[in-house]
Parts: sequence; structure tokens; C-alpha cells
Amino acid sequence: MLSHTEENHLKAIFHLSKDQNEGVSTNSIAQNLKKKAPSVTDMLKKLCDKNLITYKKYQGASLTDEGRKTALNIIRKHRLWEVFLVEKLEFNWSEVHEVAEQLEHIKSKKLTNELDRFLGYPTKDPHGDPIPNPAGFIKFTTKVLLSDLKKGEKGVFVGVKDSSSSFLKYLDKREIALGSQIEILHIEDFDDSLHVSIGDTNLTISMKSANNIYLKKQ
Amino acid sequence: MLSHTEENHLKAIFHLSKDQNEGVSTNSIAQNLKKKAPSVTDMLKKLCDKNLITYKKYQGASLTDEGRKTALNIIRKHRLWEVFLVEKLEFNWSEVHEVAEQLEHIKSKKLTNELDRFLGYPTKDPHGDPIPNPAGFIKFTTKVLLSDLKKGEKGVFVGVKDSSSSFLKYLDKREIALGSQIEILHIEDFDDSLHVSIGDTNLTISMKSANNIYLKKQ
DNA sequence: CAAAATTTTTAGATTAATCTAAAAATATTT
DNA sequence: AAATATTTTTAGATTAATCTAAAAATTTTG
Repeated sequence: MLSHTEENHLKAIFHLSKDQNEGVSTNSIAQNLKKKAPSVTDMLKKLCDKNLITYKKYQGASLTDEGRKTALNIIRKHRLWEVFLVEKLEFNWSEVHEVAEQLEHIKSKKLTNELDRFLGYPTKDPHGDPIPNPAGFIKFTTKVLLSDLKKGEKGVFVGVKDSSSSFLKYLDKREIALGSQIEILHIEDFDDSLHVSIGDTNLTISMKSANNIYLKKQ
Repeated sequence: MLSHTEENHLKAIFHLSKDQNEGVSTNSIAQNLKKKAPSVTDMLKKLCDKNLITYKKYQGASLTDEGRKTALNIIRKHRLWEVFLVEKLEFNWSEVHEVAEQLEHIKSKKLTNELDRFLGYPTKDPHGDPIPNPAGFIKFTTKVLLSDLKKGEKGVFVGVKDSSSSFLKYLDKREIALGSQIEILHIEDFDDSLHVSIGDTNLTISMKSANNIYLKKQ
């Protein structure tokens, strides 16, 4: 049975592995978990002993198959709880993370699978990230940035790059929510700002914001 | 912010205080939490420093107002989650306890109150125990044992005295569920076993079992 | 490629939660 | 009330998770 801390390290390694192929550095894990590097070194040794990661001194960590499966199970729970909080408990999209960080550590296979059923087997969490299945299979979605689209192209809003709460609030205020269909009507020459349609309404989005908005292109 | 262990001690003291007026003994807490007495002594000192209990060496512990409120909040969460598990996730009545023991420690006032709303502000958990309100008010229900009833009397099944899983399974098998109306048809002279009607069916219950079944007398 | 900078690890300390063994206090029994 | 039994506390050790400071390894730079 893994401790919360062990689970958090596996999750961090999983997330940090996505962007790169090599082992994940001690420092990047420390930064991700807001701990100091020596704490992480200790934990890497422990996870290596448990065969959840491969780790050689000074060469970073990678998940084993077992470790990856464990990480995906935690991520599955995290994302299912986020769906629950938003769809059933009327949480705001920007409020769910902290609570889901706690709920993801609850240990009960039955709980997870019944929750999944109760929610209607959702495939995405409220941030547009895919929910792994019980076997640990995850379908990575290809996302493009809104800023990469050309005039006339459209897509469905599925996620954000920078999930700072100030940006999430910006989106809430403009009622840009997950699942919104966005079409580029015109791109302003002067400052590259985008005139877009979202649902029924039209509005203008700055290049900086467009660079934070992920779409699933249609 | 309290640790899980601190919360569990407060909860144990609350439950153990119900039956008696004096301070709760170190040993009884240890037994309740499956810990050794010295561990409990240490924790009692700590909780006393935090003004959650009053505690004098060799004289047991009692909750302060603050401690009582804290304990009731944990019990509130525990019982709300039990309702959720049974009513929404199709958990069996006898399976909920272990998971609720984990969920009760999740820290989010909003979560608790939204869950309460989502469940329709239930007043009892699946074991028939009352759910404290957000202010920590709890309405103690007066219960009688089935074995205390006389021929012809009836009541609603609201709880058990011994919640061992073997007894809960016994009840499940006979479809004796919370809310069942039970009437005593006849008491056998020979062995005090009870002939009762439960819902539509009649059955026989031993004195030993009847001594574990709480009813709200009508 | 050697010096400097950075990263990572080791060494050693701290805090929380636990335990066992022994001492001290309280309660029970004769 | 003295002896015995029980309960509770103290003392001291252990494990897990964390930290700081210093040493070691790796990487970058001139």
C-alpha cells in the first residue's frame, strides 16, 4: 500500500515524462511537488526498491510498467472526482483541483468503478484531459493552440496550457467553458488579436490568451 | 489543521463519551483505535494543548466545546459519505464503513455542504444514525432493542448495537434493512426467540440477534 | 579541456506517530 | 489497610517524511 507521498511522486514523474523522453530530473520533481531535492532523492530510492521506477544516481527517474499503471490509476481517480465535483456538486471549474488532490488518494477499487458508472463513464475531465480506463489505458488527444488556427477554422475548447487561477477566472467571466465550439472569424493584422464566435456570441481574444487555449480541431 | 490521527482520537472520545459521564479512559480509546496505550497518552497531551479536550493525568479525557464541534463535523462527513455510497453508488450497507473512514478526513467545507445538498439533506445515515447539521447540532434518537419489545409492539429498524460484518451479513441475507417495519407476533417461551413480521414476510429471530437490533418504537 | 556553475547526493537533524519495557499511580481484593 | 492487580504514564527506540549544510558528480562555459 503506497503512501500519499509515494503516490504524488509517481504522478509527478508521469506528468513530467510526457514532454520528454529521458528520465525525469530530481529537481523538476522537487519543484513540481514543492519539496526540496534531498527529499526527492530519498523517495526515488524507495520507489526504485519497490520497482515502481527505474532510477540510477544522477540520471533521473522513469516509471516502470507497474509504476505507470499506478500513476494512471491515481490520475483516473483525480479526474473522475473532478467530473463529480463539477457535474454533481456544482463546483466551479477553477475550484476542483485542490479537493481532487485529496480525493485521488482514497483507496477503494469499488468506489472508483462505481463512481465511473454513476458519472456515465466520462472520457474527459472538466479541463478536457482524458480519463484513463480501469486497465490504465489513456487516449492522448491531440490538441492545438487557438493561436495556431487560421481564419475560418474551428474546434472545441478542451483545455488550457496555463491553468493559473487568474486565467481560469478570465475564461469563466467570458463564459468560455469546456466543450464550447470556437470558430475564427477574423485575425486582426495590427495586433494578431482574434475575432471569434463562441456558441452564439462573438468576441475578441488577445494573442496572449489564444496562446493558452487548447482546442480539439474539427 | 488536524491530522487524520488527531481527528480519529476526537471521534473515538466522542463515541466513547456517549454512554458515560466521566472522562474517557486511555485504554478504551486505545482499544477503539487499535493502538497501544502510550500512543494515546501522547495524543491526549497534544489535543489538550490544542484545547480540543480536557485531560488530567490518570483521569481520562473529555471533549471541550471546540473539540466536540470538531468531532461532530467529522461524524457529519462520515455519515453523509455513507449515504452517498449506499444511495448513489449502490454500495451494500455493510461495505460503506471502511471507505467512509477515509472520506471523512477530506478537508473542504464546500464539499461537505454541497454533498449534503446533493443528497437532499438527509437526517440519517444508512445505519440509522443521525447526521449532525453544519453547526454541529445532532438530534439523538431514542432507540430500544428489539429484545425489549413485547408481543404486539412494533417499530422501525434504525440501527444495530454490534456492527460486526458477520452480523451485518446476517441482516442482509434475511433482507432486514434500515427502515424495515418490524412487529412482534409471538415470543417463544422455550428459548425467547421472536416470531416477527418484517415487511410482507414473517420470520424467527433469536434472542441473541434481537439483542443487537435497535428500533425506533412507534 | 580546465574552471565555474549547477545539480544531485550524502550526512545528519527534526517532527509526528508509533511501539516495547519499565516505573508510577490508581483500583481491587482479601 | 496491606497486598495484589490493573491502568496509565514515562523513557527510550523506530520509521517515514521532511529539512539544511556540505560533499560529490555532472554540465556548461570561456
